[in-house]
Order: sequence, then structure tokens, then C-alpha cells
Amino acid sequence: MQNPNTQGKSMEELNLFLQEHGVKPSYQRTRIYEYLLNHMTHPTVDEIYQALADQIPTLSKTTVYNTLKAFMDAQLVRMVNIEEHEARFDVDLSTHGHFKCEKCGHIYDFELDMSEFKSDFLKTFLIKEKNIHFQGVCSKCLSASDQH
Amino acid sequence: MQNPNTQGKSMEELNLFLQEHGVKPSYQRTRIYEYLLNHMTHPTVDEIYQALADQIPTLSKTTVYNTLKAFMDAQLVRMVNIEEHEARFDVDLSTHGHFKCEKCGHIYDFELDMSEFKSDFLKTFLIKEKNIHFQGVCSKCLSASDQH
DNA sequence: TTTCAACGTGTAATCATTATAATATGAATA
DNA sequence: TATTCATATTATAATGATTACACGTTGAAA
Repeated sequence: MQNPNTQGKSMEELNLFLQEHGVKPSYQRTRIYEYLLNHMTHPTVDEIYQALADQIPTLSKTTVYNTLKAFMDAQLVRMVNIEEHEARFDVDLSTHGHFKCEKCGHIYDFELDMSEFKSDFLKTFLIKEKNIHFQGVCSKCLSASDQH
Repeated sequence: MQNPNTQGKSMEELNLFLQEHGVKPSYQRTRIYEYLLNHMTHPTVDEIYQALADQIPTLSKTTVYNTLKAFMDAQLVRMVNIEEHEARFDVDLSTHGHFKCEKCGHIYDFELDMSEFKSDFLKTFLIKEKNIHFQGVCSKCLSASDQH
């Protein structure tokens, strides 16, 4: 068992999945996609690279960039621009919002019902992506600072 | 008349406005705020700098950064992180969404009624900012590409 | 086996942003 | 008026994420 935390998906299954979505599989690509599946915490390029560099000593950060770009082109991954300086990535393609806590830095997902959203102004626009980014203090940090 | 496009606000009025909002006025700060008022097109740091460098030859880009930070701290300006690599700035503090056209790059404002938005998950969170960034193709570019 | 395109890698370049240090400013005070 | 002191402005250098580039590898098709 080489990769324990694969959420039940074998390398072969992942390869097939990538292939079906127009991404030619490779060891690096499969392992990066696997990482994204097992760490749905909106990781940065560096986090992905650092985590995999141990197991794939030859891995290059450029490969992580290239792979994420390929995933984005194939609509397998979405870029999350909630951080000021660093891009984050999300395999969850469902419509959901992101909340960034200013205290602990954690990024939470929250459900979002956009079905009732209507905009006269945008009705003649082609909307491809909807990014909803909230910011503030999460409940955990709020109750922590309540202590006196 | 030194600064023609001031939307009717004189330097003195702008100085007073800044002062009332906790920002100590200076020539540079007033001119930068004036620029933001007259160009509500979500300009980048560089756009602001380039536009004012002619009129204020000693202006430093660092000053533009520092000033925008001061404005943000004073809640006079909001950063718009809709661009992948460059921050944009908005003096319009009302709740509204931004739409970026992939073709022409223009960033549109659109009205947004968040009053009916409810989230069980976030009800214990302190929400300080709500950023709504849509992306796609604007009506102008759509009809332009319809031509055959 | 040859070929050829695509992929992966390491290095260098780019570019927005931030840090730093020196100078200028301007109000308060002596 | 001269002095002081905090703050603002500026130029330069440093940082750090991202991209460009060149080269070596791979892997499938012919």
C-alpha cells in the first residue's frame, strides 16, 4: 500500500478519471490530483510541493504549476484567489462560498444557494464563474477571544 | 483651476473629508483620493501611479502603496482581488458585485441584494467583508463575437 | 528502432509588493 | 524664531510567487 490516504481511489482509478477528463495521466499528475482529493483544504502550490517532494524527490515546483494549469484548463480544479499573494486550489467544483478567518487563517467552505440570485444588469452577460469570498472571524476564534 | 476633473470637490473639501475619516491629509494623499473618486474603474497601483506621476514628478510608487494601505485601514477604500496578479482598488463601499470580462478585461459593477442571504453555517461567524467576483464574457463582447 | 510530441526538471527572469534607511515635512513647544 | 519629534515621502534593495526558457526524459505510434 503505497499511498494510504487515497480515499479508496486507486492510482488506476485516478488515471482513468484524469484520462476521461482530457488530462493525459502521468505519475506526477496523478499524485498531485490524489493529493488534492485527500486535502480539500485549498492548498497552495508550495503546500502541495512540500508535501509531495518527500515522496517524489525529483518533483519540480514548475511541474506543480504546470499540472495545476492543466487541471484548470480541463475544469478539474478551481483557483481560489482569496489570499492576497498566493493562489489556492480547490477540487470541489460545486457552487460554494469561502470564508477566510483573519485570526487563524483557516478557509472554510459554506453552502450557497445562488438559485434565487437574479441580476437585471447581468442577464445579457455570459457568467462562467462565481466566486464568493467572505472574510472575518470564525466562531472558534471568536469564542477563544471571549475568554477573559 | 489645477485639477479640473474633481467632480466638484475642491482640495479643501477632500482634505476635510480625509481628516474626518482619520487620515491625516497630505498633497499626495489628497491627490490619490481625488484620482480614485474620478476614476471609479478599480485602478491598479500602477495605473494610479502612472496617471499622477506626470503631475507630481516626485511621486513614488511606495507612496501610492502606503497611501492605499492608509485608506484601507481607515475604511475609505476596498481592495478588489479579482485580478490574478495585481490588486485593484475601489472607493465605492456599497455592497456590490464585480464582473470581469475575459475578453476585454473590463470590470463591471453590478447591484447585489444580500439581504435575503442566509447561512446556517456562518451564523456564528463574524462577517466583515463580502466579496462577490463573477467572471465570463460581457454583453458587448458577446455581441461583437456574434458578428459573422 | 526511430521519431516526435508532450512531459518533467532546474535555472533564470519577471514583476507586484514589502522592507529599509535616509530625507523632508509640519505641527507643537520652548 | 529655533528646536524637537513624530510622521510622511522617497529611492533603493529585497522578497517571493509565478512564468519563461532550455534541456533531458518519456512513451506511444509508425
